[in-house]
Amino acid sequence: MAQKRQASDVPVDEPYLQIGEVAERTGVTQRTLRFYEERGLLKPPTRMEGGFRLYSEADIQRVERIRRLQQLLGFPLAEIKEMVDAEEVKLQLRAEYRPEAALSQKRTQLLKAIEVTDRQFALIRQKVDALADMQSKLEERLTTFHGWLDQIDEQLTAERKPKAKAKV
Amino acid sequence: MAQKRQASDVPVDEPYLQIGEVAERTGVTQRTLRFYEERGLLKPPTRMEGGFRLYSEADIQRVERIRRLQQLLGFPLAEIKEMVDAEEVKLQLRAEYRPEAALSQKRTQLLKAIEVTDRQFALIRQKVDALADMQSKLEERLTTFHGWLDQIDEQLTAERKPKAKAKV
DNA sequence: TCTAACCTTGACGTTCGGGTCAAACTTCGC
DNA sequence: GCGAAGTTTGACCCGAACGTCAAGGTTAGA
Repeated sequence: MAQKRQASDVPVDEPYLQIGEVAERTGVTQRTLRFYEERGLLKPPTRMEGGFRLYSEADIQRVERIRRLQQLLGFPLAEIKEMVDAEEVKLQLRAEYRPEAALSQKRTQLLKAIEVTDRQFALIRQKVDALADMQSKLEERLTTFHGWLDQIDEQLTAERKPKAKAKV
Repeated sequence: MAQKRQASDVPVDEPYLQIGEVAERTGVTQRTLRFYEERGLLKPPTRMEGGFRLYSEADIQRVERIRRLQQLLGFPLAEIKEMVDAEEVKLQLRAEYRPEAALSQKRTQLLKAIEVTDRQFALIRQKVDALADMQSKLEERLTTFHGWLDQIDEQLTAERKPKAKAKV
């Protein structure tokens, strides 16, 4: 049976989205998309004959990853780029996983991917730890505050109706 | 007995540090310290007769808080300012806690501090959650990778000594 | 009292992460 | 094959968060 392409058969990265669409769906501006391309965060997309950029769903996902990393980590784009590139290495590896090529070479690549991921992981764990620390401190503070509040409220009600013991 | 000031008696905020010292100890530049002052993140410090800025240990701590928030949250300085100011409200409240002033006024202040802290808390929790999510995903990926690695290693050793069963 | 080390303000420069035109070109629907 | 809507590149602009002189004033120690 010949190749009869179905919707579910279309590879995720079949490009068909124009830049406006992508901008709308990802919530970033067209300028930002071109800017990311300029900075190497997005690879140059395929083009129509006229030069219009054509993006794929994979590109959309990439943009979303970039934004999340940006917001969560607050790192400069250069570092974000490294991180997303590292992810790409994974996908790349996964894609090349089947073809019967040099095993030891794959091993090397895999090791590299692991190393990179390890670093990312450590980095994020650091942040999580530090943030969790702040969080617990804030929590503590909040309970303190509520304690004070209760205290004040007690005094206030006591002030309002001083029929019983005047002084505590 | 008259006030006989001892080292441990010196309030933490007795100013005696020049800007260079502070810069060195906090790891930020003098420019940055002046900049923070300009932006209201640091209150104008006391000065020597000649005009030299004199900082206190409390100021150093404040700078450190600012930097931590900056690195952890990646927010603009304006927001960081709000957050540190909110903390200051707490200290302020704590300081004014004893004098017998209008209780209901204190209550109001306290409520505000609680509100602010609540917002901070929610914000940080969001971040922690999102980051924890990323973290677990990365962890997952790592185990996958290690699985693949094992697989490859198996195949490699099998390749190296094909005396037993050639095909699995 | 002199000088090296330190500090002051002011002003201009820089990098990052885009925003905002402008002028020309493409695509698509009718 | 025309016009509206979408896209292209290029260029300039912007706020944030500082860096980097420059020209002078201050302090402390010998």
